[in-house]
Amino acid sequence: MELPKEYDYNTIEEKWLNTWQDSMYYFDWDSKKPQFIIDTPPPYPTGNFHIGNALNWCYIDFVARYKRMRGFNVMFPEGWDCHGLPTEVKVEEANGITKSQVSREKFRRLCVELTEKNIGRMRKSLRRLGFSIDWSNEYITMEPSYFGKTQRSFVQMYNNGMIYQQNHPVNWCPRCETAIAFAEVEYDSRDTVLNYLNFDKLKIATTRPELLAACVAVAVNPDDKRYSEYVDTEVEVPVFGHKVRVIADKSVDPSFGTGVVMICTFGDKQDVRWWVEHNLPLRKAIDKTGKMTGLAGKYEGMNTMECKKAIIEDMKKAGILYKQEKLPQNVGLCWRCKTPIEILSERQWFVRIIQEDILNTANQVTWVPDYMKVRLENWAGTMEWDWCISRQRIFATPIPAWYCRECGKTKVAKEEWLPLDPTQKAPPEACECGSTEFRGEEDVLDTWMDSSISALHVAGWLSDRAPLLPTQLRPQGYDIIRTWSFYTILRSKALLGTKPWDTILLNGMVLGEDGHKMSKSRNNFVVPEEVIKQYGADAFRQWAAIGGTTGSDIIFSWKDVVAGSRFLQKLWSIVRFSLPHISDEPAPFTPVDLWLISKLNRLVKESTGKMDAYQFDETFKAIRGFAWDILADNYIELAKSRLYGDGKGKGAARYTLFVTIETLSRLLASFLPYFSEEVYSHLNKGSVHQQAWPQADESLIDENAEAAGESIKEITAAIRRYKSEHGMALNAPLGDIEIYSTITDASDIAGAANTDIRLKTGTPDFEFAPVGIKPNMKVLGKTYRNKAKSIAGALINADLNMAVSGSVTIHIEGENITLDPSCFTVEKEMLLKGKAVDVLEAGNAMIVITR
RNA sequence: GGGCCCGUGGUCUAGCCGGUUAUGACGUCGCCUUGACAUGGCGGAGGUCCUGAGUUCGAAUCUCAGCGGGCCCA
Repeated sequence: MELPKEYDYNTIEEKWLNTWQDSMYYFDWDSKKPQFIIDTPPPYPTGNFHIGNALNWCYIDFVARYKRMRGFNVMFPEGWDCHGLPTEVKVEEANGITKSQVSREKFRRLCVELTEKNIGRMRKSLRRLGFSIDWSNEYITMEPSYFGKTQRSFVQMYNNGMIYQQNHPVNWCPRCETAIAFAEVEYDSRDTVLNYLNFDKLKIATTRPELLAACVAVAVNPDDKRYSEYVDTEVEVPVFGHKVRVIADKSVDPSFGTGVVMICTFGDKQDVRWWVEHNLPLRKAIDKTGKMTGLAGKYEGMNTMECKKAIIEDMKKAGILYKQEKLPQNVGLCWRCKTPIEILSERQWFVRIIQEDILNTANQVTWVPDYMKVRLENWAGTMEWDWCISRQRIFATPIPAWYCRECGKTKVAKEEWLPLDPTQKAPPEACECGSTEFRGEEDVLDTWMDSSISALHVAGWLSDRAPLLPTQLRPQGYDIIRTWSFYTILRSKALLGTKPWDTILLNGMVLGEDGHKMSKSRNNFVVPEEVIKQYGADAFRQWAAIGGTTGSDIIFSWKDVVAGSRFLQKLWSIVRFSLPHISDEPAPFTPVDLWLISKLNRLVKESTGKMDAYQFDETFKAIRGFAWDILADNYIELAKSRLYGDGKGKGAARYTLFVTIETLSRLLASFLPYFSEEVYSHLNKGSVHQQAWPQADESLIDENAEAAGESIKEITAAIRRYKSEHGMALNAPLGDIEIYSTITDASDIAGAANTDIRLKTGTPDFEFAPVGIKPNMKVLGKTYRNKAKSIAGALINADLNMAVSGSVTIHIEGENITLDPSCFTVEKEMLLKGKAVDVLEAGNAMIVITR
């Protein structure tokens, strides 16, 4: 049966997609094999699997398939991180409602329905990209089977003191009307105005005059002589008239503004530090919706921008504001909606952050690349407040707690009551005070509380089995080190006292073809589906493999995808040529076969090491180089005459081709699941994805065999080049070829050259004239150190005849130094003595051609 | 302001625990339809390895400074 000339990726990829069974990739909970559990990132179900996800999943799939072939019991689960604001916003848009216009239950149901629809679409993309996902270990965080675990983790951490409730300043998004964590705050530099105010007997400068009503103190530097007399006195706040203390604090910068700073509750993080340190009172001037409170007097009800404008006008008129200047400033924004955040003090739930525990645990994990660990260390080292985990939203895991309507005491659920929604269900036991009247907690949990137990969940925590922790691998982007990595390490340590994974593998960000971050506005946006439609999944996966080093950013490039599709066509041509000739029956190898087999085993050995080190680009480049240069351009050209003929060595060539192509199909299986399967199906029964990774046979890696084969390859290449340069067809016969070399079998060369070969030893009947001496600096430098340079100089000018005889003696600094032949090379030129032949050099071989 | 990564032919990139002629891809130029492949083969041109200083017999590689780009954070 002859294969079609062109590789039709579309037909073949679809064929295998419809043939493969999910059960091929199921994790076996009772297996005796070593486990390899991958804690995969649960994507947010937006409905679109973007190219950054796809890169990440390619890496995961390369590892999963490789480890499976290496005999591991691999789990490649697929999770969905469902909860959160984006879906709430989408539901509001799609239904033309706001979340408060329908019941919590109804709103939640709408969110669940949208999420289910989106997950369905994304599952299709995942399958089409050829990922070997274990669908028996899929998890969906919005389902009770998962969020019940989130709730139980909450209860466990509450009971061991890791979670507590407190009134504390938190980052607050007035648009989303919820608290957010530091990890969710973005910064942007903007221009603002610094306003200089007459402040009783002082002058102060502030960027936030609208917070005047929340002013609780005024601070100066203790070393600032200008103001020492005012320290510990009281001043009256303009416009509002309340009295505040003047305090001294080293962190006030005397050179900024007037050197006097107003402390409000709260303008920024520094205000919080001062507020705690100096035990200042709390004045709330802004409410949860970003509106001014009653404390702001006539400005009540305005939002902060309106208030700012109004109060500046009023103070200008009253002569309080006497100067304004522009100031560049970094503003904290909500990462979702980019609204400037406020700092409000509210009763919230917090997770205790024990930096030492996190850093120690992070140190037990292998980081690939290792320098990425610094990002976690820097982040952990700068955390000032605990992790605020309560959110004032709806579509999220409910906090399983109630408040007693009689005594106000908080009641946290028992694990066996879970999962539940406290706004729907009362606790099954009375409060300590005897009351059975409760108000369910309406706050919900930060989505990271769901996803930061993914490692524990996939390992079987809180199931009938003992958890298989730590898992082996966490693959993720470096952009979420401060969130997902950080929180997962924290939670694993807090809940089970262990590291969550042995290794964390970081991937870079995918950039558009112009080198910038992909964005719709830049018009450099590419979706995986588009690439697959044009070139297929295997070509796309090659881009992911070779686009860049693991951990570095990688530019999406169509030409890499095209190059990938060309490689598939090249491989296809190799297979198409080979199949009619191939045989799995061993026969005695010729030198050229042994050369290829040695190179093949070397490739297997190298690939194994590089895959173990997660160097996908290098592995793939090595395999591609072997297939294209060594196998196609050289071996096949050399073996052709044996394969087409009927002489000695035909069987060996047939068998060598079989072994090589069969091995290649297995080496390529991780990268090109569809193509490899197609090739393997022509060679053997069963799926290539259930075969073992090839084992390098060290005894077949043979320097001598490689040198002999290399020599034959170089001679043949020289003859082909000769023909090409003389405008001859490559199969055109030559008159006569003599080869002076150490090789013993020239049959393949004769076949490739289509000319009889006479093998000779020794050197041809020509004269060689030495023309120069080239110093070997590697030897000279090591031996003679600082004299090496002058020795090299003398060597170049030394007597040529002496060099030809073997050793050279030179005079340096009154000293005679004798150099052996390892210190230099004699460069020779050949004299033809007027013969009508052409002479080629190929390595150590001389080729004499009579046309 | 702090931290991290990077700077190699026109473009992207390998090498970077020091030692022949600096790797490969894309592009470009020339030649070639040979019984797997023109989505191919053979060959060529194209490089101050960001700059400067230092260490060394020897630096793309190590050290320092500077310039430039990117990312993360304050």
